[in-house]
Amino acid sequence: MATAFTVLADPHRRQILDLLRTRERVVGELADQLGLSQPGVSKHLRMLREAGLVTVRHDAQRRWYGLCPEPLAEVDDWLAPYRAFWSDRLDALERYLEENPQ
Amino acid sequence: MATAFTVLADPHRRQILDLLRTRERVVGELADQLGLSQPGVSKHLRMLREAGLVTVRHDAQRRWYGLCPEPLAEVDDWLAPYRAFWSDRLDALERYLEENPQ
DNA sequence: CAGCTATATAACTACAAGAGCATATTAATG
DNA sequence: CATTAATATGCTCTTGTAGTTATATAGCTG
Repeated sequence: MATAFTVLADPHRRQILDLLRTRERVVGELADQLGLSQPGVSKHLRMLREAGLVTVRHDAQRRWYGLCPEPLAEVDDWLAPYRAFWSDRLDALERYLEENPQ
Repeated sequence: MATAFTVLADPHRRQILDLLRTRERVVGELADQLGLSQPGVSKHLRMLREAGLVTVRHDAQRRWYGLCPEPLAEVDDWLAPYRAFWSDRLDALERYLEENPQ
């Protein structure tokens, strides 16, 4: 099954999420933006659906895809303990720059 | 080439990073912890090396692997604009709970 | 209801991933 | 210098991924 982590591994899927961040989109529009075939996009969207990262709103033949960012929290949570590391190093850099002006 | 995103797609690699977060480890220890063959672990470590997520310290035949978390910043940065979404929804939930006590 | 539009699914291709086993490499040690 | 220890690399197998084209499905519209 697709997890948030595996979904993010593909650049096209990240791009789709980025596009949905501003507003809902129909499949054809996404295909244009990505420069991908419509079926190609539909497959990515299926994976995004299965991972719970997008929702679909039916409107005649059109399918409006919208962002559902909650599953990304899993990634954010996993990342949390690592943030301390690079902020520590940035702190160290700051201290160094303070102690060694110019 | 392996990016931080593709590295994180595999649970074993995430587990390796989690183990390295506390301290350096040699390959054999990682293999034990993951319940994976030594060559299997070495291959994951190679990918982690190529993505710049770990460093190696040679000590006779032993290789001490250490965490190098900087490339994770890319993931964190990508995630940043999404954080607003779920904190917004949490805020909405908070407001709801405040306005509807019990 | 014929034809058009929008999307999904199927079938196929090419290639990469993850795992295992066997083997090569490198360093220490008797 | 033969042996042992620790790790890396190669080969093979199976499975999954990302993309394509062709086709099916569903809903308008004249």
